[in-house]
Amino acid sequence: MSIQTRRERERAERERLIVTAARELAEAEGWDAVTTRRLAAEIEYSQPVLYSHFKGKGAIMAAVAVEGCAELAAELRAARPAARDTRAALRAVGKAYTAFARRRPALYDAIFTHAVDLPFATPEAPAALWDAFNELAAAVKPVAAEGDDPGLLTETYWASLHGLVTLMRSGRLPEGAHERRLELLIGHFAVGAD
Amino acid sequence: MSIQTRRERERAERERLIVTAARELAEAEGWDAVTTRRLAAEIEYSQPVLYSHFKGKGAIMAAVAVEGCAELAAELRAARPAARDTRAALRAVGKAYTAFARRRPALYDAIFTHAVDLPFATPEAPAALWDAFNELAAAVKPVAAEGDDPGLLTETYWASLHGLVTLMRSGRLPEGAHERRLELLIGHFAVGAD
DNA sequence: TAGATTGTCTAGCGGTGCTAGAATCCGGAG
DNA sequence: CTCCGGATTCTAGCACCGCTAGACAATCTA
Repeated sequence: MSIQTRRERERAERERLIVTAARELAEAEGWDAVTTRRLAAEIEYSQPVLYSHFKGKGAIMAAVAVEGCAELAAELRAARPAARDTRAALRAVGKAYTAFARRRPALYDAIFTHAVDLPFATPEAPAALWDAFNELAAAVKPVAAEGDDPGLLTETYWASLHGLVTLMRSGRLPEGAHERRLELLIGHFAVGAD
Repeated sequence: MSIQTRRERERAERERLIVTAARELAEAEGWDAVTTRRLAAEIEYSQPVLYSHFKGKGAIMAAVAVEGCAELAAELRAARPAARDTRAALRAVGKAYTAFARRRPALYDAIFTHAVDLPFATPEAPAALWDAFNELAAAVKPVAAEGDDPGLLTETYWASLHGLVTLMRSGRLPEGAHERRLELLIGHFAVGAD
C-alpha cells in the first residue's frame, strides 16, 4: 500500500505542478503563450505527460479556472462585510470583482471567457464558483424588489460587471472612466435601497 | 485609364467576395472553421491572394465586423421608434440587441469579442459602430439623471447587455431565463422615468 | 535475477497563419 | 504578329499548434 500511495502522492504533486505552471505562464505572458510544448518544458517533462493527467489543454485551463475562482471568491468575501449599507455592499463586491479581473486577467479569462467545459449554473458547478456567486448574491439580495427572483437579479448584476470588464479589457471601453461606469451601474441597481 | 479602372473594380469585387465568403462560412460553421486555406478554396483562389487584400485573418474578421455592425445598427434603428415611452424604448433596443447576438453569433463575436484591431470609442471608429452606439444612446438618454453623463450611461447599459449575451452564449447563464434577466435589467435602468 | 508492468519519451500526424520565390498571364512596343 | 516587362497568382514551404502511436526505460514482483 505504501508504494501505491507514494505514487499517487507524486502524481498529485505533479498535477499541481502542471496547474501552477500553466497559471503562472498565463498570468505572465497570456494564454496564447501557454502551449503544450512550452508547458511541458516548464515542468521539465515531455508533452504526453500532460495528457496522462488531463484530457487536453482545455482541461488544464479548467483546472486553473477553478483555482482562480477560489481566489475570486475569497476576495469578494473579504470585501463585502466591510460595507455598512446595501449600496456600499454592492459597490464593494463590484469593485472587488472588477479589480480581480484587471489584476488577474488570465485567471479571469480562464474562468469567464475561455474554458467552456466547466459546468455553470448547475449543482455540479465547482464549489468555488458557487462561493463566488453566493458572495455576489448576498450583496444583491437586499435590493431585490418584491417578486424579483434574487438569483436572477444576481445573475443580471454579475453579467453587467462581466460586460464592463470584458469590453474594457478588449479595448472597446476606455479604461479611464471605469469607476464612473461602475458607479452608474451601482446607482441603478441600488435604487430603492439604502 | 479604362484598364486601370477595370482592374480596380475587379479587385474591389474580389475583396467583397472574400468578406462575404468569410462571413457566410463563419455564420454557417463558426469562426474556427474560417481558416485561410478554407477561405481561399471557397473563393477559388490561392491563400496568398487573401494577403494581397488584407493584412491577415484579423483584418478579414474586422471587415466582416464592420459589415455586421451596419446590420446591427439597422435593426436597432428599426426597433426603437416603435416604442411609445422610455421604458419601452430601452426594452426595444435591449431585445433587438440580444436577439441580434443570438441570431448572428458569429457576426456578434467578430464585432464584440474577437477582432481587437478595430478602433472603439474614438472618432476613428467605423461609422457603423457609432450608428449602433447612437441608437442605444437615444434610448438611454431619457433615463439619465441630472449629472449623469449620457454617454457613460449608454456604455454601461451596453456593457450589461453584452455581459448577458456573452455569459449566456458561453453556457454560463441558462438561456431560458434570458427574457426575465433582461426585464430585470431594464427595470433597474428605467427607474424614475416613464 | 528474470519477467511483467508501469511509466516516459521520441517522433510524427494533420492542422494553423503566413510568406518567399517561381511561374504565369497580359497589355503595350516594335 | 511577336516578344518583352511588369503585374499578378501560384506552388511550396516555414515555424508553430494540439495531440498520439509506438519504442524505450525504469520499476516492482516473484
